[in-house]
Order: sequence, then C-alpha cells, then structure tokens
Amino acid sequence: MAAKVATRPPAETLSLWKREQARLKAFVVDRDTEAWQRDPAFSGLQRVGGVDVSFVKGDSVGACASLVVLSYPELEVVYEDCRMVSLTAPYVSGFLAFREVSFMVDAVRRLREKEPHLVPQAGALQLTGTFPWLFQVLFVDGNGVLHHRGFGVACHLGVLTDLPCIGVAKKLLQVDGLENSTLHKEKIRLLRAGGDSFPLMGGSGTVLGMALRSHDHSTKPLYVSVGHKMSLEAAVRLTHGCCRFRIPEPVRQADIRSRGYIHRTLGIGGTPAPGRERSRKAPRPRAGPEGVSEELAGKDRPPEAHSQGPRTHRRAPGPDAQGQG
DNA sequence: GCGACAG
DNA sequence: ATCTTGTCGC
Repeated sequence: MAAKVATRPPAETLSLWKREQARLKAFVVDRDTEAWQRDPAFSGLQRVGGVDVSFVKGDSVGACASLVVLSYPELEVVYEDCRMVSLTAPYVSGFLAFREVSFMVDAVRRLREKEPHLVPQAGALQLTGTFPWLFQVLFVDGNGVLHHRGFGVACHLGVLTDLPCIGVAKKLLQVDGLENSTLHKEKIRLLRAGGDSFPLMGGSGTVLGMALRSHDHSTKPLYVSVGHKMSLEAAVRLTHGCCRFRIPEPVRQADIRSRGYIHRTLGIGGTPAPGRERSRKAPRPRAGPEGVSEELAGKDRPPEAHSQGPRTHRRAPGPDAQGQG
C-alpha cells in the first residue's frame, strides 16, 4: 500500500528548517583541507564515495538510500550499501536535505562502524596517517553552497559527517540572480571539451559554483558547487576526473544500484511481486553492504555504450579544467 | 495569473 | 524524483 507523507510543511516548519540551515552553515569550510586536494594528480586519493536516494513509484514514503565507494582513479565499485527507508518529509525546493540527508548520514555511519572489517589488503590501501576513511570525499546528488541560503544538501551532509563533500546538480538552481538565460545557454555552447567550465556568479558577486562539461560527448553541463572541506577548483577538477559519462561515477553508481535494489525488492512499479524475487535467474537475493565481492566490483556495463567511442583519450584531470571566465 | 521548481 | 519504448551507433 502506497503510504502518503505529509504534504507541504507549514510555514512554521520551514522557518525552523531555515534556522537550522543558518545555524549549520557557519560550520561549512569552503577550502581544501586535505593534501591530495591540492595535488595536481590527486595523489593520495584512493577512494571516492557517492550517495543517492531513489524512490518507489506511486509511493511517497518508500525509497532506497544507497552509498557506494569507488576506487580512484579506476572508478570501480568496491563497496555498496542499499537500504529501504521510509521518507518522512516531502520534497520542498531549498529543503532537500530535510527529506534525504538523515538516511545518507546513517549510511556513512554504517560504513564507519564496519570499516575495520573492510579494510582490505594492507598494501593496497596506503592511507597515510590512517584514520582510514574508506572514502575521502563524497559526491552528493544536489547542490552545495549554490543554494537559496547557501546551504544545500551537500553542505548539510558535509557538516553532519565532517567529510569533504561535492555538490553535483543536473539542473541549474536559479537562485541569487542566476538564471537559465540565453546568455547562460550561450556560455554552455562555448564549452567545447570535457573539463571546460565557467563560473556561476551570484548577484552578490560571489562565485557560487561552476557549470562543467563533464566529458567530451556531453552537451548538458553539470552544476558543481562546494559542499564541505574542499575548494571549488578542486571540486570541479575532481568531478571531471570521476566522469566516465555525464554523471560522476560515484553518484551514477549509487543511483543505478539504489534503483536496482528497489526493482529487485519490490518488483516493477510499486507492487511487491513475490514471484519475481526468486524466479529470476539470480539465486542471490540480496547484495548487502557486506559485498566487497568481485562480482559487485567490476561487473557492470554502462548503458551508454556509444559514449566511449572512437575518442580514446579522456582529458587528464589536470590543470586544464578552468575554462571560461 | 505567471513562472519557477536541486531531488 | 518516477516509467516506457524505440532507435541509433559501434
């Protein structure tokens, strides 16, 4: 049965949420805090994470939250955690975090708890200093400081977990004077190669984020903004370095896997199809967080097979990611 | 009434 | 955010 979640929150609630955003915003660090972030080749970066929440169609409560960890620079999945959750807050633009962020924090906490179990081959993972985060930066589906009040979900998650976070949105949030104008579209047209970008300046003269052409064969840009503990420049450069396709691989894998989990668990649509769960050829019912298995690791083929076409060389994620001004 | 609306 | 179907290119 498709349960329903509260409709639009009363103004009083939104007021509280705004206050909470303002309170937490003071903790955002919008500069590089880690050595690898300043390294031209991101030397020392070994693990990148991605989070996403997918929804059950026709059900405003049921969803799947997922966290994946990928190796860098190979971008192969080494960890996956999918979990069914019950949403309590509706989606309100500007308040996305209040709908999704708690599940993401939970997933991070689960990983941190079972992390000692997972640290694999001692040689393969040379995390110097080693309070060994299994991942060192988290990609978030949504904006960071590019937000109505400068505190999008990527900032929110960053502050709550104290982790470096990058906000990656697929559409421009038209805020602080930013608009999807003719001029904006023209700037997009001028992005020629993967890694090209231009700054998004708010009315106050501050650069809120960057529009990034994530790879050579992508026309629609990504909108990258600082979440936490990372400079915008490093965020853009790393985002480019994590794009096999338009969407950064950590977020893309989190999305694919959370949707797949829903599909396998509930069947097509929102109908709990009891027959489907087991009748499928895969006898293995679940792939839980435990999976650091090889089957989970490299076994998926990207849907967009043509994107990796004749052009063999990707741009090295080097100092070429600046683009227009 | 019109336009905007991260996910 | 969500689904579907077909089509194209390699």
